[in-house]
Amino acid sequence: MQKAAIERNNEAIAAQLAPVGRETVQDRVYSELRRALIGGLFEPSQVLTIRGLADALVTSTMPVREALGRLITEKALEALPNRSVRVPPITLERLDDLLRARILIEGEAIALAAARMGPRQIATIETILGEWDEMRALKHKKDVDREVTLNQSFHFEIYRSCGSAVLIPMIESLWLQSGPCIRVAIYAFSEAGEVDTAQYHRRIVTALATQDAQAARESLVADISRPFTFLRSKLQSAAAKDQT
Amino acid sequence: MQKAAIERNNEAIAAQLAPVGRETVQDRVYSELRRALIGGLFEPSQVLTIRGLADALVTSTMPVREALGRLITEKALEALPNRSVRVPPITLERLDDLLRARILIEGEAIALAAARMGPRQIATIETILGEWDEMRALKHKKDVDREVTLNQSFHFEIYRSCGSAVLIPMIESLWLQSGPCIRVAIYAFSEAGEVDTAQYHRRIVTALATQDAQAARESLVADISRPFTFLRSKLQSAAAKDQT
DNA sequence: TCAAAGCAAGTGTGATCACAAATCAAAAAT
DNA sequence: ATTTTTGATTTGTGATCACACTTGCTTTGA
Repeated sequence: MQKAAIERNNEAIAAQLAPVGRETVQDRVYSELRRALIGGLFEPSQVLTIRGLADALVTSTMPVREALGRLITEKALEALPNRSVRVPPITLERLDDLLRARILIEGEAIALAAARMGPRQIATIETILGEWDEMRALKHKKDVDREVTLNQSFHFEIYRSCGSAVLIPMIESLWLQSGPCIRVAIYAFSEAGEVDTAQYHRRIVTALATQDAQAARESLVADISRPFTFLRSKLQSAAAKDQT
Repeated sequence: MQKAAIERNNEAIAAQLAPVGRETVQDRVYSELRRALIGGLFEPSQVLTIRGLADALVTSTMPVREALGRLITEKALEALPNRSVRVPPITLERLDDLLRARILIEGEAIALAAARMGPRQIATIETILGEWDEMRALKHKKDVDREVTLNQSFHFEIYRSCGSAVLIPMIESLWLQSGPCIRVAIYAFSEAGEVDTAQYHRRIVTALATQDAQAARESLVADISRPFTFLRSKLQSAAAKDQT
């Protein structure tokens, strides 16, 4: 009976080969649109057409329409009565609504994470912080795309540690919804050269390193509130100017 | 120039006619599946096939597959690596995870609602409570479907008053996820004839009527925790029995 | 007798087509 | 000149088909 030998051989093969994993076209379209949304590549109120996106992504309409449908159910996009779909416009109420939800849920997530993050995870987010500093050092090129990516990595590395399979998708949905909004805020920050975000992140890291859930929550709230309050005042002044 | 006259006529017509609203087949399929999920018509771990559902709903596969995709993104269904889709199985961790998220978010929603519900809204939920009592009175037929529906109406009438367009879809997603779980709990409650749910709901109503946000939140937590703790103990005893 | 190979039915995915509704621009009427 | 109408183009929706993968059963071989 060679069964054991064959089994050993198979195991040896399995140890070398990584599972290839079939990713459907729809999944790629979905990820791509997510990335674009969170990164703020689409602007608020912009309408998207199925055929247009299909052409841009070089596929047929089928994967695109299903990806759009999924994004609509997570409120990342909006279905108009005309059956056309657009990225939701910014309003003052929506801004406040989003911020409140993010404080509630991301605050809870980081409080949970504070008790569960080991030295391993702390090291990871410190690495991300290091990359941030590096980027700031050679600031000749204000790479806002990279800034957005690093910010996202930093936060989600923390949230992943909260151990909740329910909260994380909700946070992703919230980021998807606030992505188009905060892009303009980050851009403005980067231009104005204001107090850098890294400082806020550092406070979060020290709180997490000392397992201080309360401090972590407060630091996080301060961090995510900034772009919202900035945008809020900007919107208000714009509204005031409109009225004149 | 008859422009004004025509305009007036159109307005008169518009006042009488209700907008008909075009509902797509996909929307109907989606709503139907949602209803089934929240109502617990599907049991955990059950696999669903596109063609099977299309036959059952008497449509083609197209609307079904898009509705399934949407439900998967809200975690109401689960995509297996085999590309087949099933309703998520119940585990202890998932139960705790869901309850924690529901306490967090629905608790916040009801606290917000407490400050915003007027006599009009209070009257509405009291009406629902009345229907509940009515149903309890002639209890010869334990209509668990109606019980589920009334429970849903009661809660969402409150949540709708919280004024957050962001929180409500999240709560819907949470109900979608816990629907298949709590069905078995409600069924067991209804059979055991335990302390009725209406009593918990009454406490919520009095708290809301007096605008006591804290009491409302606590009553709500007590209400939604019950089926979860019940299921939890049931699962644990089942696991203990398995081990013997 | 039992495990492995082979075959057949079933299933998800993507492409294409037909159709209805919406949008936009040019032409006609007031 | 302004408004209305008309027609062409665009767009979303649903149906159908082709293909690839999975699954379960039968058959074959040891």
